[in-house]
Amino acid sequence: MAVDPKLGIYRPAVPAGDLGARVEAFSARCREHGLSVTPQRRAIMRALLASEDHPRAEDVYDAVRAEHPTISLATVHRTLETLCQIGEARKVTPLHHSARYDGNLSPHHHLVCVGCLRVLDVEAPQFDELLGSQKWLGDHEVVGGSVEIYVRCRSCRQQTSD
Amino acid sequence: MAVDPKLGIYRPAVPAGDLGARVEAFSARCREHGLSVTPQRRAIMRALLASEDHPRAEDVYDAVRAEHPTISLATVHRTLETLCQIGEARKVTPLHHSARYDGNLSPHHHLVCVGCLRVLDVEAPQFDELLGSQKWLGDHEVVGGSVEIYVRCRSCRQQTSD
DNA sequence: TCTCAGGTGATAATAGTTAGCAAATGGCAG
DNA sequence: CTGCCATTTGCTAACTATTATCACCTGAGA
Ligand SMILES: [Mn+2]
Ligand SMILES: [Mn+2]
Ligand SMILES: [Zn+2]
Ligand SMILES: [Zn+2]
Repeated sequence: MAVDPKLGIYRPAVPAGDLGARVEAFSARCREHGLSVTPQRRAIMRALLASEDHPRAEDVYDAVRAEHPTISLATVHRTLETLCQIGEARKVTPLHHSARYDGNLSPHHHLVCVGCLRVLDVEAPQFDELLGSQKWLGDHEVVGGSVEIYVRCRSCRQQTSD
Repeated sequence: MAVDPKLGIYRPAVPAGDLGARVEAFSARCREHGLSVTPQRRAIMRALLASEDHPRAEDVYDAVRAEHPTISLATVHRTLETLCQIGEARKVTPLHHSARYDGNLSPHHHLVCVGCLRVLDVEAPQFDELLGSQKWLGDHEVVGGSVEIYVRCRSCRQQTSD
């Protein structure tokens, strides 16, 4: 999406389709997990899915307040954590700052601009192959992995003398 | 070190040698960067190099206080950030918590236990090859990358029913 | 030895997140 | 359709990690 085509071994990670349907499917999975489907949860999930941008809790809060002016930031934090617990979102925290949340559950990795800390999705099948090629490392059970590629985006390159 | 031998495509990342000499070399590089060599900086660098454990600022603080009882936590934070700026340390922040610092500058990656959040070094030359194989991704200039492999360590596996 | 830019300790301020709790409500038994 | 109650929410205070401020101190060069 925001990434150019000539990526060599990498390729942009494309987010999935219809938003309304995705929120609906989410609601169903909430019930499967024994969680109530509340307007707040729908709204937060919708905002997360709609975002291209790995938003922080506060970003989601701002987005959701348009429709739910009385929602609290604490609820957003709580809900995002809940989403991660039930596998509806993942937490990404590049280079240490506030947590970023990702509604894109397709297997993918991230480009992180070391200047502006923007996070972009990227697929890298060769990495996935390596990551998935071993279920154990000594007595450590492998449960996942992620690759962060640090980059300087065009606009950040222009600002620094270097 | 803390990792078993049968790692397949991975191998443990071994930290370097003599501590006193490393602190001495560090002092020299401080001067090259125009930084004063203070007892606090030496002590913090020594503590970081001595640690096998990707310590938090507070951990370094605790270690250093043995010799420098009056050092302040703020100085430790400041100094660790300075070390990162001049390339004497790197900051690692897996799964979002407080920042972890790493005195091991050899190229390596990390195993992160999703249970206890312990961080272990690991080398993965095949990843490095992939990471290094492209200097540009579209109009993003690649400046680095890192792989985090999420694992469950033996002790964390025992504690959860699953 | 003198000087002072840069470094430090103490402390306050800030940002992000989590905890505690009373009020509200989703989902279900009747 | 109720009415119930375990969950969830909003509000708020607390907490943790980090950064800013500032007066004092000190490493390092003159
Ligand atoms: Mn993503
Ligand atoms: Mn390391
Ligand atoms: Zn940028
Ligand atoms: Zn563990």
